[in-house]
Amino acid sequence: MSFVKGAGTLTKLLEKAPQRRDAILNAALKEFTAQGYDNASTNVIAKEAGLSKALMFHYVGSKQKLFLFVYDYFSELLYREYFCKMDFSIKDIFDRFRTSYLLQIKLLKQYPYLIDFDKLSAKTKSAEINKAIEERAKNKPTYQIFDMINISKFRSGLDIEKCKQFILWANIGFTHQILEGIRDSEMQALNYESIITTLDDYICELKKLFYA
Amino acid sequence: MSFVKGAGTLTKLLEKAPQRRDAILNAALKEFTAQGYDNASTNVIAKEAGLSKALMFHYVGSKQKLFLFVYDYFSELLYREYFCKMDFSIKDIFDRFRTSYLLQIKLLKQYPYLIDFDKLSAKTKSAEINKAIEERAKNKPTYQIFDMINISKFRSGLDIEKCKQFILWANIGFTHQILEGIRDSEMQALNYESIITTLDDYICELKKLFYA
Amino acid sequence: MSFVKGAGTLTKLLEKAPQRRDAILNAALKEFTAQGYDNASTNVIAKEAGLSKALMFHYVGSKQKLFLFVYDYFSELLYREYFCKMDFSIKDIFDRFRTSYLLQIKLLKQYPYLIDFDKLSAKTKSAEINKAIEERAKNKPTYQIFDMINISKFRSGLDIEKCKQFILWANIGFTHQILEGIRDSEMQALNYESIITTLDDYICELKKLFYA
Amino acid sequence: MSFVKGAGTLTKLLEKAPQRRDAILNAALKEFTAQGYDNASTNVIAKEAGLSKALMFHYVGSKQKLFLFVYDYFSELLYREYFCKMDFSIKDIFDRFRTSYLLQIKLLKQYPYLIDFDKLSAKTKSAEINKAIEERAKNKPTYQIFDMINISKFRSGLDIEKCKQFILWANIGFTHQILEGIRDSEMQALNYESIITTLDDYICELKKLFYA
DNA sequence: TATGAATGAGAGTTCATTCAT
DNA sequence: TATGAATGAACTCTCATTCAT
Repeated sequence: MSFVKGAGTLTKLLEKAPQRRDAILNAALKEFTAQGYDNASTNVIAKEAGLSKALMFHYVGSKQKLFLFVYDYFSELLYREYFCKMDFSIKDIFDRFRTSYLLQIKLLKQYPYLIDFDKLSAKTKSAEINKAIEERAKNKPTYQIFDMINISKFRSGLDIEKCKQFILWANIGFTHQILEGIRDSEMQALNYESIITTLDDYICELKKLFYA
Repeated sequence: MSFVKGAGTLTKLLEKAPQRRDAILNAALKEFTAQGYDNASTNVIAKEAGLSKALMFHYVGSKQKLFLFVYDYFSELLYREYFCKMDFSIKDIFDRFRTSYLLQIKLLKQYPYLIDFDKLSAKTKSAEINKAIEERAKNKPTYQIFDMINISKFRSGLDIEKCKQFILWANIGFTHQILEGIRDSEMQALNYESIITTLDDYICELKKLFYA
Repeated sequence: MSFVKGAGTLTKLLEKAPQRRDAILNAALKEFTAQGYDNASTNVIAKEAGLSKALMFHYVGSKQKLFLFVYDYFSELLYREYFCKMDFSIKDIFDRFRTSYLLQIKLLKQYPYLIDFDKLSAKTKSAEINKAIEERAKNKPTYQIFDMINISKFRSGLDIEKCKQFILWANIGFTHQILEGIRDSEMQALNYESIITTLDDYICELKKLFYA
Repeated sequence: MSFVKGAGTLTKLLEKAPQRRDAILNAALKEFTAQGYDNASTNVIAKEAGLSKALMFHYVGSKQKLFLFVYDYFSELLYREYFCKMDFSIKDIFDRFRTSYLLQIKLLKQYPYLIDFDKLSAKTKSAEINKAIEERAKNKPTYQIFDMINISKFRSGLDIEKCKQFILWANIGFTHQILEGIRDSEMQALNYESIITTLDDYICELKKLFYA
């Protein structure tokens, strides 16, 4: 039972041509995240995916359906490959974040534009899209990265909730720092080892800050 | 001597009608931040500013020039009203951030859409715009918020540079939290006092974290 | 010897699958009468007929050929089942019209969309279609409903030719009145008996008008 | 107080260029009556009217608005120039029909495609158009051609209501006969006098039929 | 026989921009 | 200064039709 609804209808058309499906999905994800729904060009997507505009419309029906298809497909992918694979038996919040990063980096190797998945949720000019995205947002599983963590390690006197905020913000900041590095190297061979080394340095420092 | 270049040519046309200039600037800032350069409609801007499209083009020359004009105008405004007014005699980093927030909030009262100024730096379909924005980014004064701060208050054993990162990321996170609140309340009467109260709470907690 | 030309070539492909042929014919008649040639969608026809578009094109060659095929097929059907079955031994013009109506109603039970057959003759954007339809119109057998009727019953002093016109126009008017009734009841169970009753009332009145 | 609603908004845009407005109206009426709403091409209308598609859309907003504009404009014209000018002091039904014909012919000289005005009421694929047309149909004044006519002239024993039907159907038939003549002569100089002569012949015959 | 894949042309529509006044 | 008129190019999307299998 997935938390994603309605993604199945279009996949059938393409399930016998996964190569093509991936080409469309990647091209669409790239264009939609980069330009936003309104400004995204179906022309560009079709060209990048390597098929005619008409054939793409035969597959995906409409720009709107394509958008929601992309949204749902990667939403489900994130659910399967990220949310489900997270190991919540790890109770140390910083170790848990480390695991999270490893999973993310693995995904980004395959779907580089997935990094901007959340940009798909930006408001658009289409009321229907906005409504559909809002609907999906309701049914999304809440991000449980802080669930059941071991807070006994934290220094006494700290406001745990605010600490969680700071840790989350540090996490977001670090992610963006990585992305900048990726963009500077223009998607060329990412040095994953160096990223992990830097990550571990940051984690070490965070532990000094928050733990007794 | 301004760090902003090329903003002067268009202003001449409009310097005798500051009211109209502001109408155009505000309308353009609103549209450009909301829709992005590519998707922004000059029709909408002209209508919102209350003049004919043709006259607007007479003033601003082209969509591209208007965009860069808007970018430069508010860039300079931020320089004058924010960067220049920062009090760097305050050596406590958290107090300095507090001052920064107060200045920002004051600006947002007058130019609500200024809140999204950084969205003007998003990549566009126009290579020229992208290049011009990159150019300006190079010449921007570096954010000196950490210059000459008093690090003696920090707990011993901490890596100061990493701490600065964490503090900056917390700052960014807090800003985004404010913006979300603003968007939820749909620009209705912002409760500045409650924002400042929350800010002070966060600052208090940060001091506990970083200071001895 | 049929008065219909060119209908034979396509039938060969389909004569071994009359079921499928009828499905195509009915679907096409429905779509062409409802939407007109230009606006009719081969997609819709193929879907309604239950075969793939490509296979339908294999059978019918082109939209144009399909249209003329449909036109000729039902033209011939009308010839066989209507024109040929008219009883011209009936010399009373009004009784003859009555017979005509009974035949028509019988046909409409089987081919409901045949009611709009004449809509196929509407001008289209295709010059070729227009020409072909005009050609067929020329070769159509003239409507002999007035041939050899008994005019001795008519009141003296009447211009018989003009009377024929009036009777024909009344006939046409009555037909349209029936069709409106059909459309209002949305093709639901037609009350044929009440139609015939009304018809007989009109015929009675017409006899009073024209006969001595 | 007109029975036509909402026709005023677009006229304002064009009231200072009546020549152009008429060009658009005539081109649109021609295309819409000839091809129907769905199949009508805005390209063709703009070309026929002698302006660019973009400018036409600037004027008329959308195909839908243009259609309803055309509908309302000519609906009102018919009201003003036909319904209002009918002389209902004429109590003889056939003389009244004669007057009706004279008015119609006068209109057709100026707006030749007005002859097919009722084709605008045909069902379209657009639910909105269908609804709008139905709405307008409700508010249309009923055709009062039989109101207060002198029935004392009719032969005794006739069913007056059925007679009215026959007279109306004869009228409709005669109109279509005229139209066929017009189409055969391809809009070239219509011989109005001969039409009126024929009309008078028919009227004379009808009087013989219905009157004592 | 049967079909999904594939496409160029054209649909309605909006765009930034220029011109005449 | 100020504007309505005007347009070509681009947009999303549908169409009838062909091709490979």
